[in-house]
Amino acid sequence: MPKKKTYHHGDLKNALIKAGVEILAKDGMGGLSLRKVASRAGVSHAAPYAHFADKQALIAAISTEGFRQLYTRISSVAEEYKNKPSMQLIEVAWAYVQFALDDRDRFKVMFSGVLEKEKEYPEFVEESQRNFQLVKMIVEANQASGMLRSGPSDLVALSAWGIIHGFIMLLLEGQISHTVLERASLRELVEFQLKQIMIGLDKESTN
Amino acid sequence: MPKKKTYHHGDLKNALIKAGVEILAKDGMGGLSLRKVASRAGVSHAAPYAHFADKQALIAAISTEGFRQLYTRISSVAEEYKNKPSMQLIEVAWAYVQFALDDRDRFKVMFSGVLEKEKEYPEFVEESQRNFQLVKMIVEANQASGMLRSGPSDLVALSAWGIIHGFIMLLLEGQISHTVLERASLRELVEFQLKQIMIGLDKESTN
DNA sequence: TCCAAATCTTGACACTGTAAAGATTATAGA
DNA sequence: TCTATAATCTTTACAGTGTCAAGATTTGGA
Repeated sequence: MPKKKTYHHGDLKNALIKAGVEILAKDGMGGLSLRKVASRAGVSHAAPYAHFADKQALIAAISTEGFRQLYTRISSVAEEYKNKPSMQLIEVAWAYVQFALDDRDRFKVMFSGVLEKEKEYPEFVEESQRNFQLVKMIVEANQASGMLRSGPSDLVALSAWGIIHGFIMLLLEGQISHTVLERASLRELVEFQLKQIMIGLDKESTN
Repeated sequence: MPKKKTYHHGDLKNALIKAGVEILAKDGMGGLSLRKVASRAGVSHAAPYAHFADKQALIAAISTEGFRQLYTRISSVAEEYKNKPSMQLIEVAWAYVQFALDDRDRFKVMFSGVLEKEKEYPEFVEESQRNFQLVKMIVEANQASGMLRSGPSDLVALSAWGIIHGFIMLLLEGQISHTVLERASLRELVEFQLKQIMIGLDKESTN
């Protein structure tokens, strides 16, 4: 159904978020301007102010939307491997890495502090905490199945998330040298990272 | 010696970098404009173009300078604890965390991809790789002293750096919940993270 | 000494975020 | 159903931004 060209857009708020995500994917953070977003949504340059207080608010909405999608992907993978404890953590981590690679710039926006005063956006806070709760639950499941050491699950969740998140950040910023990347596939690198904190590391090799 | 007010500044390039760092610390990335930097350095708004091709080039210089300082701090701490293998890794990590906390916004600029085409700035590339080489050497020393598992030192270095870097990122973005932060000090959290990948983890507690 | 290169200033331009005022449409209450 | 009020969108305006070009000033080497 082709959209009718009415004065009122109908769902401008979501259209703006969508346009923002698209511009982010094409031109990166430097190319994201409110005016371009408005224009891409087929609306005048000041129209966004009916839905977002300022540019930061749009960015907050884009991030929040990203966290929702991340939650969906992670939780579905976790569910899929619920009965295969030896694979669950790695598959979840792999999904996380792929989410970052699929849409690098949005991932950066979500985690790299482009959003200055995140506490002012309750939906953002709620959605990102929901993700951490999910990680915590997955960690507890893996502790129960003996894949992860015992210990306060929120702290261990920090380790698991942190080790993968740090890896992604270094990867996205090109801080991982080519000599490393040429020797092992991304998937292998992710597995290597995770196995560092998992129980039963049997792999031994020389440096 | 108070600066003379000559037509030629004398050391404008470094003055601009310094001004940039200061503005970053005070107003964050959103407040960093070339014109403000120029003005703070006491020079007209287009003067920076005699030393930097564009804004990105200034940001690259600020980042590069940051990496130099990071190298200085990390290497001196590593040297200091050279003969105390059980503490070296933790102290180095702690220095890294403090470097990030001392100047959050510059740290973000260094690692959060504000710099779009980093490969175009060879000094930046060189300086950041020099840091990774340092981490790699520290990891090798710790493997030799039995604090870290054996394995390809660059991959283990990735783990060590990644787990701390990820932790810092989550911390800087407020993604670490208050319940976690209230229960343990930052230093304890850093130690907990590192001990996850160190040999001889004896700590066991309930979740 | 003198000229070319380096450095800095001035002026200009297109683009940005954002505010204010007005136009258009939706909606709730009579 | 009619209408007033709110929601939505456009137009206009302004200060701040990055960047370029032309000109002024200074430096250093031939």
